[in-house]
Amino acid sequence: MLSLKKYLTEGLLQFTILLSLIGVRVDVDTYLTSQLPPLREIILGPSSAYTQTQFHNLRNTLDGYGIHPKSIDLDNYFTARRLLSQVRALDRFQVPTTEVNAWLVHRDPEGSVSGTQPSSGLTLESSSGLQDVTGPDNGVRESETEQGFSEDLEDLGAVAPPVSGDLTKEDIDLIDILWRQDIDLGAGREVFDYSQRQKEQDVDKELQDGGEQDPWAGEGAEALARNLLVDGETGESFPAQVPGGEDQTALSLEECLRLLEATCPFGENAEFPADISSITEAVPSESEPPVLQNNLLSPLLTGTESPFDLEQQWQDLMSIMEMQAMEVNTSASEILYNAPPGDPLSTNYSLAPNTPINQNVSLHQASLGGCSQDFSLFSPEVESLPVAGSSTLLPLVPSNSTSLNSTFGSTNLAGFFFPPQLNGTANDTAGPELPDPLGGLLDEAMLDEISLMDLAIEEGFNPVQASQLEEEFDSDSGLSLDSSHSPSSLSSSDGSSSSSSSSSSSSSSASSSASSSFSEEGAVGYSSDSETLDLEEAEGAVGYQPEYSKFCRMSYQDPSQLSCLPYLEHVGHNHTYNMAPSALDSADLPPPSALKKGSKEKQADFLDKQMSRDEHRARAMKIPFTNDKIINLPVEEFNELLSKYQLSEAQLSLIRDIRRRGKNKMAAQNCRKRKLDTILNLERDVEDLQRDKARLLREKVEFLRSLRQMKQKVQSLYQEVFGRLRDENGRPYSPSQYALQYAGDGSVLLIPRTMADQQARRQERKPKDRRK
DNA sequence: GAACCTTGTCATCCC
DNA sequence: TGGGGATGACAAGGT
Repeated sequence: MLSLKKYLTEGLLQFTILLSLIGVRVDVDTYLTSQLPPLREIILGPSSAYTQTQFHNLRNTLDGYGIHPKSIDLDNYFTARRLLSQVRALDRFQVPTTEVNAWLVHRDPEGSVSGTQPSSGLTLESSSGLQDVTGPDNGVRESETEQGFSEDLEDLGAVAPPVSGDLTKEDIDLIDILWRQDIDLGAGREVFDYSQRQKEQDVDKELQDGGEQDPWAGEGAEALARNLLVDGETGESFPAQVPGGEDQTALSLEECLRLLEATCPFGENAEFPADISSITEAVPSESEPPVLQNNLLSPLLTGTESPFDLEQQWQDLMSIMEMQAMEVNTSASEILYNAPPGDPLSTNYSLAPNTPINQNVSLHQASLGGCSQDFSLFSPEVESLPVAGSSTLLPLVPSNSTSLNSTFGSTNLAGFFFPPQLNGTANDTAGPELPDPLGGLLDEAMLDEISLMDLAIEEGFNPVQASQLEEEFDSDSGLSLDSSHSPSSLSSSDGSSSSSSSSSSSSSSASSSASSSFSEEGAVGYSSDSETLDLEEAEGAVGYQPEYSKFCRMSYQDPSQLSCLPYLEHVGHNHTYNMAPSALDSADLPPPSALKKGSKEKQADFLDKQMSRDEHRARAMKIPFTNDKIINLPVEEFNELLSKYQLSEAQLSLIRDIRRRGKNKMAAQNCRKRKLDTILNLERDVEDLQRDKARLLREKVEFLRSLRQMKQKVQSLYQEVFGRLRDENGRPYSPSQYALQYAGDGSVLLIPRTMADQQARRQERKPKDRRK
């Protein structure tokens, strides 16, 4: 199949060249586009990758003009749709509406980039040059452009001169052989029958005459798309497209030029004739069999470059398209964009008279939607590029462009977007690869974090858990952050709410401790509860009830409540060491529930047994007031109380010790509580921070994903645009020699790679200098 | 019986 | 200067 394809291709090409040489205008595209789609597929393969998108014609196709499903316009249609979808999908990244404008570098007749010849530099800003198809009257302008297109072509010498020559016998034989080959392949002979074609063209011309009156008539547009115009001077026919369809012609011309180029033995850097007519003259001889090369088809390749694996490229492209098709929420984007009927990707192929540029790709209004200024793509530093003074930069659409810069910087987009295998073409001496501006965002550490997060999420952890996992993994604090699950910390946490006020008012603490009575403990005071006091006084107790509170885990409430807290069961410490040894000996601790059913006497006995050492001492020293009073009375009242009684020094000393120890005890409890609260608060803060961290990580992952997707889309767009760029000879630009670069004003420049490298290096130095 | 926890106590600092 | 709060350290007792 490959050889057959090659054979047929070569035959058709030879045929085309011969016909063009003898002055018969042959539009291969006519066959390829409308009449024999299979042929095009045979030659070019069923790929839209080689379909030169009619950017300026997208308006028509996207406006809903009928497209035959088998027409290769459908291919263009899908390509255009895809491009449009890509552009629209960029709104997801909040990129403000921005235009992608392609600037062509003028290539002077010598075939070298005239970067130092301002005079030859072409700025297509002129009205006669590149049309800025931005307004709603694009259609009119395109129509006008189309009207002048054939003239422009001829001004450029792009159309083969009307050489009136007869076919030699060899040519006729060759043509006949080719016909037979095509017939064998299923192509009707009438396809190549020039007279029949003329008849068809006549019919089409009639249709076209009617259509030109109203070129935008719905049905006429489709018919017009296949119409052929007859050159007024030469009588040759060439496809007349609907408004905006001139690129079809231009591409047809390009194709012919490429074929011609392929037949000519000049290399990449060979000097090109100034115009096409001279090219045709430069063809060595009509009788010389043209040498065809196999690498005609790649839009990204020049003749001298090593051929890429086209199949691989196509698969890559398709995979990107599939991914984008999955990712782009078209409905959302349509709502967001509310796209007008005008095609945002209109391309203007209009040519300026006397302009050596014969192709002009303007991704006009290629809205990289939502490119916010803080997230715009390209650095305004590109504005410093000598656009006006340098002829190497040809603005295709310099106006009406918002900034699409900043994040990407004035970067060599070829280095940015093209994979190494694309950049590193043969004989590529362009130097080191330019840095990826997004590379810093996707550095290894970030990706590690992302992978960690992704792994954790995949493993079923939520981000908080993942963060905790990560935290615990490298935690060296030794502080268990999981203490909140322990009963002690729970109780502590409950008590922490009142801890701050506990020392100021014991009664308020007690009143607020209905649900957390346990944690109120004695830290706020020694049994200041009136009930306890009454009980003590009724029973003649001399002191406070620290042991009671201790037994109840310092609760003022009914100790039986403890039984309702199962997680406190194991905290049943019985610190009875404050009791006198005698009391301890007989101390048979009943369960807390025993207090409930116990009589008052039993309770009194029990409380007596629970007395602290100080209480026992106070009782032994016959202190006439309770320890609670000793401890909790204000200094003035305490002093009054002391003054009321005649106390010995030993008694006074004991009373002061009791007061000191009691206060210190409460202080110690409050201190410990505060410690615990501090730890709990710290733990809560850590959890909050972990939550925040997880959220930020999630957002970061999202942003990075978005960035990645955006990068891929911009890369594919770059390849699309770059692959469609042609020099004045219709040859694709070599990625190793040229690169697209976004200027500060949002336009796109095609500049030599050396210059792009220099700028990239300059760009690299800037951050380094800043760091210094 | 060791390890750990809880609580009370002391010493000290500070207000 | 004394009272008292805060806190580290220690000991005792419990688990």
